[in-house]
Amino acid sequence: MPDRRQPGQRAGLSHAAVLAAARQLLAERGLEALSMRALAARLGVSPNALYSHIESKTGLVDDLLDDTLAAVKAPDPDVEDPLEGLHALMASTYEVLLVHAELVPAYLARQGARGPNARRLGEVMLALLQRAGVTGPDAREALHVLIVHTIGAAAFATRSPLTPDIPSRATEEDHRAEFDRGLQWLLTGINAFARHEERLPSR
Amino acid sequence: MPDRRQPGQRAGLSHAAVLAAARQLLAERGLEALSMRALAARLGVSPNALYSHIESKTGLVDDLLDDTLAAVKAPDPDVEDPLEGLHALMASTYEVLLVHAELVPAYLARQGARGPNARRLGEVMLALLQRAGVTGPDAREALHVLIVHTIGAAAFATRSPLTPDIPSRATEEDHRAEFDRGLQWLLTGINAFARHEERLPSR
DNA sequence: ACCTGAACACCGTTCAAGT
DNA sequence: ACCTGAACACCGTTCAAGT
Repeated sequence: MPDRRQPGQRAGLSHAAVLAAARQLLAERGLEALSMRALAARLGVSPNALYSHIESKTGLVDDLLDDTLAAVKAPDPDVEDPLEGLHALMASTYEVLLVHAELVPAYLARQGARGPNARRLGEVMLALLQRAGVTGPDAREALHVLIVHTIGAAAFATRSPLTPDIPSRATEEDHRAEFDRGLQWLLTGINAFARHEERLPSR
Repeated sequence: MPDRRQPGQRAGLSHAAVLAAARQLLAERGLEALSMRALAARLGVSPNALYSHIESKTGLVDDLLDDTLAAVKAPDPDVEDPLEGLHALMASTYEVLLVHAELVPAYLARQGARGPNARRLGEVMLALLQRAGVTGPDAREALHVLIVHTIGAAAFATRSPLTPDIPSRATEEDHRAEFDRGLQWLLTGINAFARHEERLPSR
């Protein structure tokens, strides 16, 4: 996408245009290659021009992170078995993270996304946990633990450019099985404790 | 520690001296401040002099990472209840990570340490898992899931310099409780599945 | 409001040369 | 073997100025 403007003509950037170009650059050359200067070059502007549309590089990455979560399929909190719903939600998150594997190191560094999409998924998770008998402080704990497991498993499954030297014979299926297994362990444990507390309501 | 050499005199660096200075810099000013140039300045040498003693910055951080794990208290694999032993080992790892909180982002980026200390802890974990009835591929899965949970929980508990803008009312005790709870959930789930498979040996 | 040129204050790493 | 000077090829961000 070369720059076809005459000298002096406006570039006509926008927040959305910068984000789209960043995603393209990310997909083609990875997180390492996503620099303000490379992004500006791709858009045909000088590096500092980007600061008319984004606050900082960190802000840009945060927006990219939350945007990615828009693709996660959240189950209807009402109709399904809540534990199966949780499994499906986390599995969809895991899959979306793997599709955008170049972003996983950024998720780690930022400890997850924190935009509107992340908030929406968090609310669905809390609703499902409540229906599974996990309430109060336990729910927040379970939420965090499930998120940590999902992002962590995605990071393990990702040959990140930060760690090109780690040998591994594991296939994508192995990693997926490992993620599912861990998720099952967690949900089993969460459920066992929730049912135990039902019998001891005053404790 | 100012540099007290006459011009032309050798600096007398070593791998160990570079590592020690790096740890000091890290403790005083955090991971962001750990640059080759700042490290060289502290040691009174030019930046490129460091490359006579370390392979790269990544290698230096890896050595730092594994060194830190030397402080983890591994239980004797034979004497204890294996599930309690696993809990104790992961808890000790969590505590050591929090003491060196500046390193946690590096653990995330490198997906854990991979030196001799990490290997030693991994072997103890596998032995304990085996005694808890988790063997074969399940054991590797459980190992990874437990490590992901521990490093992830430590990252959540760490106000990293990478994410200074995230507000949180949670105290250190809250995070510790969350880590312990998640660990209990995991071990409960792992144990439940292991006992289930005992009854179905051919499946 | 949007963009440029120039600069500030940095990075990790390599290479030829000196002792 | 160990270290220096100089350089290469980069970073994110700010500031004054132009349209």
